[in-house]
Order: sequence, then structure tokens, then C-alpha cells
Amino acid sequence: MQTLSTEDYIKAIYHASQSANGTVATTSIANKIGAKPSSVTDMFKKLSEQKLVKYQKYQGVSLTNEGVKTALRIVRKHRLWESFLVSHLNFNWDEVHQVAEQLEHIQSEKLTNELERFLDYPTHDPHGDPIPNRALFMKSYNKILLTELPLNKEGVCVGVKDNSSDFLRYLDRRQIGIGTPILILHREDFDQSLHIQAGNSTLMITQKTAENIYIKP
Amino acid sequence: MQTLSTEDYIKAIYHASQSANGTVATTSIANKIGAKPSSVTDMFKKLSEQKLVKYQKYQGVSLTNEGVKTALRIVRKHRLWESFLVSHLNFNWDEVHQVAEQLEHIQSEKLTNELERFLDYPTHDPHGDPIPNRALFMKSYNKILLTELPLNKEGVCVGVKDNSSDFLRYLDRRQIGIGTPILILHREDFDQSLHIQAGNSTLMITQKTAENIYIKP
DNA sequence: AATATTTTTTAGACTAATCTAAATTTGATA
DNA sequence: TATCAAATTTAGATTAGTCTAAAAAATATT
Repeated sequence: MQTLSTEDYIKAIYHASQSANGTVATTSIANKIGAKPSSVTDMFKKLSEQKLVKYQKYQGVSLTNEGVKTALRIVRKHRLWESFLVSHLNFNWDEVHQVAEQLEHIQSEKLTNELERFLDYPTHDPHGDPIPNRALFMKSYNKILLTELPLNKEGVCVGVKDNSSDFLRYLDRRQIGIGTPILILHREDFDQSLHIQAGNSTLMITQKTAENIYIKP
Repeated sequence: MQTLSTEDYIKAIYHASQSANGTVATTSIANKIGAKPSSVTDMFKKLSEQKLVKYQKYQGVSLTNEGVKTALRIVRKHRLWESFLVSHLNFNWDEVHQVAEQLEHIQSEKLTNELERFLDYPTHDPHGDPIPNRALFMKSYNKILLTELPLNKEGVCVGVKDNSSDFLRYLDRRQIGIGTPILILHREDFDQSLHIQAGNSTLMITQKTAENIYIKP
């Protein structure tokens, strides 16, 4: 049984180790959690005692198998709740994160599994991220960044990299969401901005925007 | 903004002050919370500083108006979640309490209000307890204990006093639930046990059982 | 390779919530 | 009303999680 705080750390380590390759530095967790590096070091020791991470002084941490399982259980709950909030409680995809951060800590296997059944076993959350099933298995289809989509080849938006409200609301205003078909009409060599067809409308987006949109070609 | 712990205390004080008349003793809260009286005294001081209770040394506490509001906000969430768990997630009425104890702490007005809308503005939870509305107002219909129901006068079970799993499962086995019509056929003078008609079946229940069932005549 | 910078850890302190043990107050009983 | 028992509070300690400031290690730079 974890405390709220250890669960937050495990999740942060999990997400950090997805982009980095396995091992995660003290400072990167400090930034994610919003704590000082010294506090993170303390927590690394605690998690290490609980055998949730492998920790070597000055070398950062990596999750053990048990640690990954713990992380996936939290991610599963987080994404199921996000799905629920959007599909049944009129939340927008940019509003769900904060509430799901709380709901992900609720301890009840039955609750999680029944919620999953109620939602009819969703495979992806409102941001396109895969939801681990009861066995903690998830498959993420192979996706590319919009920047990597070839000119004039149609793709579909299947997710976003940046989950911030600002970005998500920006996409809403552009009428880009999960499932929106996207086609690159022209790439500006000067600043890598893109002219795209998104759904029925054509519009211009910056490189930075394109770098945060996932596409299934 | 309260911590988990202060919310637990406020709720405990609220429930205790329903049976007692307003003011609540240190020990009674200690028993409910499962803490030592000395810890409760400390918390009483803290709550008093936050103006959620009126506290006089050696005299116990009573909730201020603000304290009552805080309590009702928690009760509202607790009972809405219980309703959701039973109506949509296949929980039985004896299973919901523990999970609702966690869910009641989730901070999001929008979540609470949308949940209420999703459930179509329920007025009572699965145990027959009234759910405060958005304005924190609730009306509990006038109900009596089954022990007070006159012989051969039909009533309907509208709630229970004891919410323990043991008691609720016992009622399930007897096929007594919210809405079950009940009629007292005979009262045994010797031990105050009752022969009753509950729904379609006749059965015998003890005085202790009857003291924990609420009836609308 | 020596030095400087950055990162990480250690040491020691703080807060919230708890505890035990001792002291105090209340109120019940003789 | 004096005494005793029960309830309550105080005092001091403990734990988890955090912090700051200083020390140590790793990494980058000259």
C-alpha cells in the first residue's frame, strides 16, 4: 500500500523513464513533482527500500518490475477516470487532468474494474493515450509526430504530446481533436510552419504545434 | 481548503452532533475516528482556529455555521458517490461505504455537480439517507423506527440506522431493502421480538434489528 | 589534467498528525 | 462536601514529507 506521495513519485518516474531510456535523474523528478532535489533523494531511498525502484547514489533511479506495475495501476485509474469525466460528466479534454490526479489514488480494485466495464473497456483516454487493461497490458498503435507526416499523405490525429490546458484549448479552437483527419498541404522551409487540411478547414500551424500532435498515417 | 484529516474530523463531529444535541465530547470523536483523545484535543484546537468549530476546554465542540457547511459538502459527495456506485457500478449497499470514504475527499465542484446531474438529482442514497443538494439543503421525510410502528399498520422501509456491512447483508438475506413494505403481525412481549410481513414473506426479527430499521408509516 | 560548474547528497530543522504518560478538570459517589 | 473515577488536556516524543544550506561527486571546460 502506497501513500499519496509515493504514488506521485512512482508515476512521475514512470513517465520520465518513457522519454529517457529507463533511468531517471533526481532533478527531472524534482521539476515534475515540484519539490527540491534533496526531497527527491530522500524519497528515492524510501522507494528503494520498498523495492519499487533501483537506486544508486548519484546515478538516478529506474523502476523495478514491481514499480512498473504500481505505476501502471495508477495510470490505468487515471486514464479510466479521464474517460469517464469526458464521456459522462461533460468535462472537456483540457479539464480532466487535475481531477484525475486525485481520483487516481482511490484504492478499490472493484471500483476500477467496474468503471472499466461501465465505460465498455476503452482502450484510449481522451488525449489518445492507451489505457492499461486489468492485466496492466496496453498497446499503443504506432504513431508519428505531425512533423514527420509526408506531404499530401492523409493521417488521423490520434493523440497529443503536450497535455496542457493551454495547448488543448488551442486545438479545440482550431477544431483539431482525436480522430480529426489531417493532411499537410505545404511545409514552409523558412520556419517549418505547416499549411494543413484539418477536417474541412485549411489552416496554418507552427512547428511547435506540429511537434505535439500524434498522427496515425 | 481542508486536509483529509480535518475533513474526517468535521464529518465525525457533524454525525455525532446529530444524535447528541449540538455539542460533542472529545472521547466520542476519538472513538469514531480511531484516535487517542489527546490527538482529538489537538485537532479541536486547530479546527477552532479555522473557525469551523466552537471549542471550550473540557466542554467539547460544536460546529459553527461554516463548519456545518463544510460537513454538508462532504456528506453530499459521500452520498452521491454511494448512489453512483450502487446504481452504475454494481456495488451492493453494504460495500459502498469504504470507497465513498475516499471519494468524498475529491475536490472539484464541477465533478460533484455533474455527478449529481448524471444521477438525475437523487434525493436519497442507497441507505435511505438524504443527499444535500447544491445549496446544501436536504429534507429528510419524517420516519420512525420499526419498533415504533403500530401493530398491523403498513409501513415502508426507508432507511437504516446501522450502516455496517454485517447488518446490511443480514437485511439482504431477509430480503429487506429500501422500499420494502413492512407490517408488524405480532409483537412478542417476552423479548420484544417481532413477527413481520416483509414484502411477500413473513419472518421473525429481534428487537435489536427493529431498532435499526427506519419506516415511513 | 586541473579547474569550474552542475548535480546530487547529507545534515539538520520544520510542520502536521499522531502517540504515551503525566497533570488537570469535571462530575459522580459516598 | 470531600474523595474518587472518568474525561480531558498538556508536555514531550515520533513519523512522513518537506525544506535550506553545506558538502561531496560527477560532468564540463579550459
